[in-house]
Order: sequence, then C-alpha cells, then structure tokens
Amino acid sequence: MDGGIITKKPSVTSSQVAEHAGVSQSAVSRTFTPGASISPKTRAKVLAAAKELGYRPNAIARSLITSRSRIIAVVMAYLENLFYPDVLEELGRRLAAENYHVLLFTGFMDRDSDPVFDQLMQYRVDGIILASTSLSSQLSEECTVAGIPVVLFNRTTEKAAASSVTTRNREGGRLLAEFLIAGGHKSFGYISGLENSSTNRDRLIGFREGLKAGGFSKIEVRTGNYNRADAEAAARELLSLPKRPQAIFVANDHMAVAVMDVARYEFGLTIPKDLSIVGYDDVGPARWPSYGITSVTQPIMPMAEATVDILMDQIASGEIEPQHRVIPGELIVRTSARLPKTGIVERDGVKFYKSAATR
Amino acid sequence: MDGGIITKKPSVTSSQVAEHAGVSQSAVSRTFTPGASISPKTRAKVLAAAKELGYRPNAIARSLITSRSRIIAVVMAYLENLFYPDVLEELGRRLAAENYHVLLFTGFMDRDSDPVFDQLMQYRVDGIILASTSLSSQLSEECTVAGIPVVLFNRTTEKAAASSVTTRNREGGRLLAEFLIAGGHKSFGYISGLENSSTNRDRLIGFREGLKAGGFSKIEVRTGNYNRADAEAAARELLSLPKRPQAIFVANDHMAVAVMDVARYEFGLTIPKDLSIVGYDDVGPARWPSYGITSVTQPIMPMAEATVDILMDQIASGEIEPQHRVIPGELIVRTSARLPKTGIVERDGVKFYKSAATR
DNA sequence: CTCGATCTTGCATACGTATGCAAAGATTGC
DNA sequence: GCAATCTTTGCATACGTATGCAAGATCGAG
Repeated sequence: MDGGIITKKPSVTSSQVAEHAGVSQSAVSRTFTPGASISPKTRAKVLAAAKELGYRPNAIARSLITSRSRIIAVVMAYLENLFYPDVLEELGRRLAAENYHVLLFTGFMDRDSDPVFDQLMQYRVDGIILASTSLSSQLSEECTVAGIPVVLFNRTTEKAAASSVTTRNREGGRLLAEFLIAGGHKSFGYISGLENSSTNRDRLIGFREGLKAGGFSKIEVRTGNYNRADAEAAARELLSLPKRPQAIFVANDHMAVAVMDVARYEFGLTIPKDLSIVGYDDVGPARWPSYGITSVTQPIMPMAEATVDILMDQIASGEIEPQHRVIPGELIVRTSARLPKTGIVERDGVKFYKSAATR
Repeated sequence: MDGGIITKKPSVTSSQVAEHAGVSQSAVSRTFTPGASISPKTRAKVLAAAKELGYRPNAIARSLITSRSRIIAVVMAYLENLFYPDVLEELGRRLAAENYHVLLFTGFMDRDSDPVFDQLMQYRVDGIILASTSLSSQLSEECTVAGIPVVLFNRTTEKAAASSVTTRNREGGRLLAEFLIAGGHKSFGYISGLENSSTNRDRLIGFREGLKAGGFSKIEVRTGNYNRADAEAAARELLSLPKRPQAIFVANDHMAVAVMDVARYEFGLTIPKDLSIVGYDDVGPARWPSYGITSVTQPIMPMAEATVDILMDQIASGEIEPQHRVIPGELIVRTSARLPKTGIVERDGVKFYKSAATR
C-alpha cells in the first residue's frame, strides 16, 4: 500500500470563495445547491469569485453531508459479449443525463463477486445495476435494509427483492422453434449459456415448448458458457454427431457468430443450406452481412431506459418495492436460417417473422 | 432534480462499532487502516463487533479525510470500437487489483467533453485515463496544478503535460506499406479515423513513408471517423473509383470489418483475390475466420499494464512528470490480403510479417 | 528493579460541505 | 406608515472517518 504524499496545490474550498466574495460559506453552498434560496446579487458575487479562484465543488464532501453520492454501481463481470458494451454506453449516457455517474466493476470473470460487492457498498452508492451476474439473498437483503435500489439487467430472480428489466426470453425461444419448424427443419440443437442464468433457462424452456408444440421432443444440448471458446467447442461437438442437427439455436449472438465460424471454416458447411443457425439479442456482429444472424432482438435503448427509470423512481421516492419491466423483442430475419413460406413481414426494409398466433 | 428522502436504516458507523467493542472510535479506524498501530487483542474485539453489526467502512468519509478517493476516472467517448471494451475490462481488472475503482464516463460521442471533465474533477479522482479523447491545454494545466496524474491511452499530445501509452503507429503504417508492396500491390487506398487523432495521423504518415520508399506516392484517402457507418460510406467511395485501389489500409479494425462487408456483399469482390484489406489493432472480430484481417496488433495487456503502472507510480510518488510508454506491435498475417513471397514467419501456429530490415 | 525505547490508546480536531434555525432585511397590502 | 409575510443570511453544527499528540502500557537491556 502506498504511503507517499502528493505535493500539489489543494483544491479551492467554499470557505475561500466565501472570503473572496465577502459572504458566508453558507451562501456559497446555497449558490451551488439547486433550489436553495440565494439572492441574484449574492449569487453573482459568489459565481464571480468561484470562477476567479477556479473553484469546483467537492462531490465527496457533499456526498457525506447529503447521504447521496450520485454514484450508480454497474456490475458487469465481463465485456466480451458485445451486447454489454452497448448497454454500458447507453446506461452511461442516460445516467449522466440525470447527473449520476457510473462506478464500474468489471473484469472478474473468474473471481468471486463478493469483494466487488464489499467495495461498492463502501462507496455508499445510490443504486446498483447488475448485468450478467447475480445477487445472493444475503446481499440482496442488505441492500433492502439499506434502502439501496438494485436493478437486475437481463436477469430475473425468484427472490423478488431486486427489480429487473428483461425481455420475453421464453416467448422468444418458442417463436424461434416455430420459425425453424415452419422452415422445414426436423432436428435441432441448442447451445446454452450459463446454467445458472435465468435468460438461458427461459430461452431453452421456450424452445422446448415450441418444438413440442410442433411434434418434436428431442434437442441436442451443449453448453457454451456465453463465451467464444466454449461455444466453438460446443459447436464442434454438435456438428460431429452422427446425425447432425439441421438447425442450431445458440443462446446468444456472441456465441452464434462463433458457431457459424466453426460450421463454415472447420466443417465446410454452407449456411443456411447445410445448417441453419439462429441466435438471441441481435448484437453488433450478428447484423453484419458476413454473419446475418436471424435473431430475437433485445432492444438496448428501451431496456436501458427502463433500467434508469426504475432507479430514478426508486431513488426519488425512497420506495424500493421491486419493479419488473419486460421489454418485447422481435424475431428479425436475416440470412443464417432457412425461411418458412409464410409469416415473414417486411418493415422499413427489415424482415421479421410473426407467429401464426399473432399474425 | 429529486428532493425525496430515502427511508432506510442508516449505515453502521465506526462510533457504533467502538461502543459495541468497548474501545474508542480511533481504535476502530486504526483497525481498518492498513499499517496503523493496533494490538491483536483490540483488533479482534473490533472485528467481532464490526461483523456482528454489519459495519462497512465509509469510503466517502475516508476520501474526505485522506484526500484520496481511490477512484480513477476513465473517459471513453464510445465503446462501439470493440477494442475499447477489451481495454476497459483489462483496466478495471488491474485497477481493482490495486484497490482502485473505475468511474466511467462514456456515451458522449456527439457532445462536448467539458461537462465530463467538470464532473470527474468534482469527485476528486486520484487519476484520469483518457481513451479516444483528448485534453485541452487549459484542463491539462489544471490537472498538473492539482497534482492529478493523467494518462492518455492510445493517444499522444504535443503539450507534454500528460503521460501516454501508445504503440508504434508510424512504424506500423510503414510496415503495412512494405507488406502490401511485397505482395505485389500497385495502387492503394486509406480509410482514416478521426482527423484530430494522433494515432490516425501517425498511421497515415507511416503508410505514406513506406509507400514512398517503395516508389509509390499516390494514396486515395477517405475518412471513416472510426465508426462503422462512415467507414462503409468511405469504402463505397473508394470501391467506386474508376481505378479501384488494389489494397486498402483501414485505420482500425473496427472499420476494416465494415469495409470488408461492403466489398464482399455490395461490390461482390473476393478477398484477397480482388482486393486486399489490412487494418490496425487486431480487435476481436478481426481475428474471426469470417474476416481474418491482416493487422498490426495493439497488445491490450501490456498497454493496460503500462497505463496502470504509470498511474500507480505517479500517485505513490506524487511526481507527475509525464511518462511515455511505447508498446511494440506486430503485423499478424491472416487471410485478408495477398501475401508476399518472403518475410512471413510462423510462431505458435500464427503467421507474422517481418520487415526486411528486421529479419 | 530501573530506565529508556517502543507500542498502544483515546482525546481533540480537521476534512469541505449542507442545513436547521434565528435574526435581519425586503416586500406587499391595507 | 405599519403590520404581516416572505426571503435572505450567517452561525453553529453535523456528516463519518483519519490522524497528531500526549499519556499510559509494555518490553528489553543493564
């Protein structure tokens, strides 16, 4: 641990501004506190003195007094899945618009997340956003007692102590099953994400239900753990089966592009002629023409908006009763899977598949 | 601005722990301050009381007293370029290992960055990492006066007030020129990043120098602004020229994959038979077999390591004289460009191009 | 046992800001 | 002009923690 002292000019304090402006420190504080009572004349004097001295209010001191740091902890175990950087950027933008700031915890894929939680709690954050990671019931309870709003992004929990923003994963899985059956596929594979992820579980459940409704009950399942290397390995296993599935549903697009690479470059398959691949979340590369993944969308903007809305509402009201927002997605049709004869609609030059039940 | 009050149980204070343990608040503080003097017996009493009461030290209060927040501001205007999420994850990991935390400012691509700077300075951050954005001389001076270390990541500046971590962009550009000439290319294009970016400038300078040394002086230059849409537009312009360049050097791989998509899917070109494409930074998708971009590497780990080392050194010593680290990259050869007959070396199953001068 | 050196402890204070409250000043209506 | 009411201001204090310093306790050597 370092023990050095930084030789530097101390920051200008509100007391120095007060002396310079010929008013009290209290007047300076009120000048910089939105909604506080200060006369226009005094305000002008304070602002002039502050500018001349290069004063910047100390957010740390203010946090201590107001019990409000205006810091939101965002926990993302990894950024490898290209969906999460987009989410992070959008969250950062929206939180900044509300004058909140992101304390980011990331890069602990292979480590226990308890130290992360300990650290963020020390900073007395105003709220917590958990993406791609979960919260134990003990820690959840602590947040509840402390009155700190928690929003699970793209996760759900049975514990019901945290709010959540998700998409209709189960319906998405079902819709994909229907789409593949309508395209004439007779055998199916599924590459899952993490076993303990609610999104993964729901997507598979929906897929099973959809296949079952079409008279299919067998799925070859392999685990991709939401990362590229494991997805590649899972793809190799599925594609090496004596009876290769005609279609593979990959639990997210980050893995789907890896599966497509393996299929084309290691097994020499043509997509979608030899094999159909469908994914979930419609992240960056899935949209690129080199992949063109047919995928259920997870609309980042509405999800980020809902997340920030919940947080702001709970912080403002002091009421942290869990709120759950479910954002609908759509099955966007590209080039990675064989098409059904019906059910494809086009809107703004983009093709979507609509379930028979909702057409 | 919100005005509500959060109804919640206040956090446990060190004074409450002290009372519970039958010692002074000072003893509690010393128990949680690394290196402070505290007897094993008293420490045990305090830790037991702290655990029983669920005490978590208040990092905000400690920051106020110690003038050290242990917060590092990381400024990344956008995360669209897939290089930066990887960088961010690695920085987060390394900073956490030093018990520092990332206050992230992102998502302001189209906005002035001054408000960002104002906000981060209010939090009395211990250091600043600027990636994909610059610092005005006025703000740079303010950091110097305040003794706050600033490290430019993947940027340089003539102002010399900030430290920097870069790669050999100029040499990389030169090496790519040599590689393309050796592969028999006779006409060249360049899709640039941002006009005001030092990395972009140096890559183009190096490319010009390398081509000139090989007897070529003409380059068709278009601007891609480091984003996909503008890179696509630039590619369309270059590929629509009466005399299409045989090779295009794209200023970063985020844009290079877009250029390849346009070439293949809009112009029906075969890579590298009809057109060679080379890039810079070797980011995620560039490595995927669907793209296989031949590219100069920007090794994230050593760069992140150097960045954090500089910061830790400067924070510990109080000495913020600018330090500049230049991390060498290599030209990694994949499938996006025609190969020269000589100069290719293989190491661990990966091919590299070595300049004649360094072979 | 004594003394000097070293460790431990609690008291008092500071950090920089926001805010409750009483007093003073300003404004409005009769 | 005066009373009522509203606005503004500065004083005193608090937030939760770390630390300088003096006093007390402990340890080791002579």
